[in-house]
Amino acid sequence: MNADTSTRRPGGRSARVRAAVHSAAVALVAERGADQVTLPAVAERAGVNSSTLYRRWGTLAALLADVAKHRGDVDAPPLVGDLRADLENQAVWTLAELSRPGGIAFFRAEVAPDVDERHEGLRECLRRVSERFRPVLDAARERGEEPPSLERVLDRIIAPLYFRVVFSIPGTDEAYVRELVAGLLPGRPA
Amino acid sequence: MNADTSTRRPGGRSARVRAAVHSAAVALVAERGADQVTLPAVAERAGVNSSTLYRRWGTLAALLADVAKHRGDVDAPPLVGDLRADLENQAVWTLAELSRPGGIAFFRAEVAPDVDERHEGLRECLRRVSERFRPVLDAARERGEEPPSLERVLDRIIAPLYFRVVFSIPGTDEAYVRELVAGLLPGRPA
DNA sequence: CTACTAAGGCACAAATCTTTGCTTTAGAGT
DNA sequence: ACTCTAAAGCAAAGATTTGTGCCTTAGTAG
Repeated sequence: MNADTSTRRPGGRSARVRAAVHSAAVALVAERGADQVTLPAVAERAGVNSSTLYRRWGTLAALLADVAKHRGDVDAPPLVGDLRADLENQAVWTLAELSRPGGIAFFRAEVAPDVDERHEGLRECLRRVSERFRPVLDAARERGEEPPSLERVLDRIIAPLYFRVVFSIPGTDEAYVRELVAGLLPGRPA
Repeated sequence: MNADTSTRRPGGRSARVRAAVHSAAVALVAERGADQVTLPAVAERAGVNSSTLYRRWGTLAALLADVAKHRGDVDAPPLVGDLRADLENQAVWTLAELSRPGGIAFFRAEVAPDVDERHEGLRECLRRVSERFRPVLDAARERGEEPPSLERVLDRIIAPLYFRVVFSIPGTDEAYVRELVAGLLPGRPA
């Protein structure tokens, strides 16, 4: 559909509107939950005419997906060259990302788009998570270590975090992330 | 809100309407995804007047929660008295349940209800999953074994299944469930 | 500075979704 | 059978959400 809503006229109004809409969307999702948010509501909060939202994004799902796509990837922790530390860092960052108000909502947003695009959204979302961990594992392999497979990282780290955040299970914090990583790298002591 | 929509007049029409609505909801969620379903749509599919749905359930979220609440718990596999086998059975059943068309949608439905009730819905949903595994672990403990904690089962079995179903990761099948269980019960060979 | 044009605002139409008062249907009790 | 009444149907009003044509604004290029 819209290839990239951010490029066309990066200079001025367009970008401002975009920013206003994005932060309005984030705010509303955070305080009401994604299910209670509508495009007109976002438009009003952003001080923008709702026809703009319909024209630029078309649907709430598309807007949320756009927000999700452009929110991550900042503040992502750098690799330090130690498998355990890198796994912990990325996992902690991921946890923080998920825990942000509306975090899971946006995580899900890319999953939600209408049936035809769904598969695409799923893949994209999973891909983005994967791409955060793949370099860690690759780097370790370069150093001659034998890191766990990406699948294993998904099962043992990401999945539990995702699950626990979705269900608001208490005690899901940085220390817990370390436990998860430790469980995955049993041999090597901290 | 509505204590139990099933009791009042279990005899006849009420129950038929209920059944028709439930199966219409299941069908629609399965074929369009929960986000594309509305109460009027369910009403039409069920051959029921939409005002009935508004009066009995009020919102789509409430309806889906009701459906979710009354769908599971049948066909649940019995305990056979072997930790590994019981874990596998329950996990396989859970996987099947999640994989059903719209399975995750209903899983999520109990999570979705409006903000105030949300915490309640979360707890309920998690509780129901937990209650399926707790007896397995308790039974094992009775026999003098030392089963993993429920938390551990959630992290190592349920979470990966949930995650993999949500993201349609291929190869998430019965054999995979066995691997997960095996990873959790390392000492004891099959 | 001026012309060009993408993008936003406005207003109105159409489609949906929600709600509500009143009527009708059909279980349940006697 | 007859009555009582919970629950369903009907219909119309209200509220929201979507979709569109036309005009205005303000980056951008020359």
